[in-house]
Amino acid sequence: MKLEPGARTIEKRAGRQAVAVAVVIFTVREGRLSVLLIHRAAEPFAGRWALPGGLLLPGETLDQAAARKLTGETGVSDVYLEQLYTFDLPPGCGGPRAVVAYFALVDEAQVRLESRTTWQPAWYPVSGVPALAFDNNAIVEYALRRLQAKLSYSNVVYALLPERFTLTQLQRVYEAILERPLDKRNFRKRIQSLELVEPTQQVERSGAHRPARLYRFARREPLTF
Amino acid sequence: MKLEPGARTIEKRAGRQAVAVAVVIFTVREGRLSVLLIHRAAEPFAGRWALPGGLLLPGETLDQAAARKLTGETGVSDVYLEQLYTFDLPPGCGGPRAVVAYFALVDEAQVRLESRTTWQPAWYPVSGVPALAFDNNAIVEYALRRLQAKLSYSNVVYALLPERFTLTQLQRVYEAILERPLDKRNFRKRIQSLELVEPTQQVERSGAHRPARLYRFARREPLTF
DNA sequence: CCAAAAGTGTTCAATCTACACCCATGC
DNA sequence: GCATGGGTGTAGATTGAACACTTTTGG
Repeated sequence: MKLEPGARTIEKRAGRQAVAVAVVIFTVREGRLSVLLIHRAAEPFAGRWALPGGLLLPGETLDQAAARKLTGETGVSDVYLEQLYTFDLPPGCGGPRAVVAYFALVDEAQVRLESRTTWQPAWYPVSGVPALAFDNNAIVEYALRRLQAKLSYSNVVYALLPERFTLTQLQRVYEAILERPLDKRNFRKRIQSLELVEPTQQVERSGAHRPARLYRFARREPLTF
Repeated sequence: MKLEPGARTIEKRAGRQAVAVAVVIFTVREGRLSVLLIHRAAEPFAGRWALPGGLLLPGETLDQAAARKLTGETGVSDVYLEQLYTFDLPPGCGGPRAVVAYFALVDEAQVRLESRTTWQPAWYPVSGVPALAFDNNAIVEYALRRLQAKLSYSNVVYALLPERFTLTQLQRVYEAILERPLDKRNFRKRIQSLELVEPTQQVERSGAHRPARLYRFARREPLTF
């Protein structure tokens, strides 16, 4: 974290509050589900990769703190964000007592990574995440399982796609998350029977080899069935 | 909370730690799913019912704190306990910043309620829970939905039943949690196809109108499929 | 002898899975 | 003209839901 004037004061006061948040930010890049990691410059765990996170500011709720971290790293707001689980942190160091982990879904096209001088953010495919600081690898695993499970009963993937998209693009996202290929016809049948998406009048032409119908999500808010 | 010598010291030190736990303790009593509540004698919310809970002790993990609260109220240990969700607490009062909510399943036959002079614990059917202190009603609702969902893919109900039980008893527990009657034959088919239980040689005679086979759970640890 | 709970199968509908070919376009 | 990706239907297997009668015992 960059030390601006006053930052150390906040850090010191907040240290006693003993709650931190961490966010697993997912996107689909080059057909692979990827996670945003930051490279720590400061101790503890200097030189290791870690999830974006940090202490609550005074008066802030947990959700607000997670949203702030998300926006701070990616520049996007108003995307999907869900609380995952709360983990203990090792005692000592006077650091926070627990981390409340969140996961977020963002459309890569809307992301502008902050480039900091002291620590760099970068995307890693979930299947190639390096050893992380704290117990952050466990958090990523947990987030992945939750996301996979949600595909079957929720519309959360809307947050990973642009406003309009083809069914093939949608299928690619499902395949990236589930890490296995899906049958094209069965996929389209299921999606249409769930009525998650609706066709638009527009047609994709650029780069497509055959004109493709564009769809949009019937709702762009989270649905839980 | 009763103030014993030293309690105020702990409270003051722990208040800055800013994390509390709360436990929704479920049991099945008289055919109804019920929750353990305690009657608060002290401010804030004196005279209101609330979930058992409190601050972490120094060096304690979240799970340990929840287990301590559970054992303290019911006398049982080694039962099912699972983290639910972490809620914000309203600011001000210098109290904790967040509550990590848990839910627990106990067999009523093993419970010995503590009877305190300052505050009384009591069982309430989930459908008749009064207005609780803090946002505790939301926690109970959340716990109920989670428990209902878990029935279809987990064996957690083992913690609500004695070692040996009849299939009809098992069905009564499912019905109490789902709050709807189940078809006897379909229920038995599903349970047996999941291989959650195995028959024993023993037979139930007392009170039964026809001798009934006793079953036990194939595993008495949590299984998640 | 009757009330109360235990035990036991079949049918139908809905859902899921596997699977192959033609078409329009860009190059 | 050919490589690339878009689009479409059917048959078989599995799963879930509805539904009724007989047996044994205690009182």
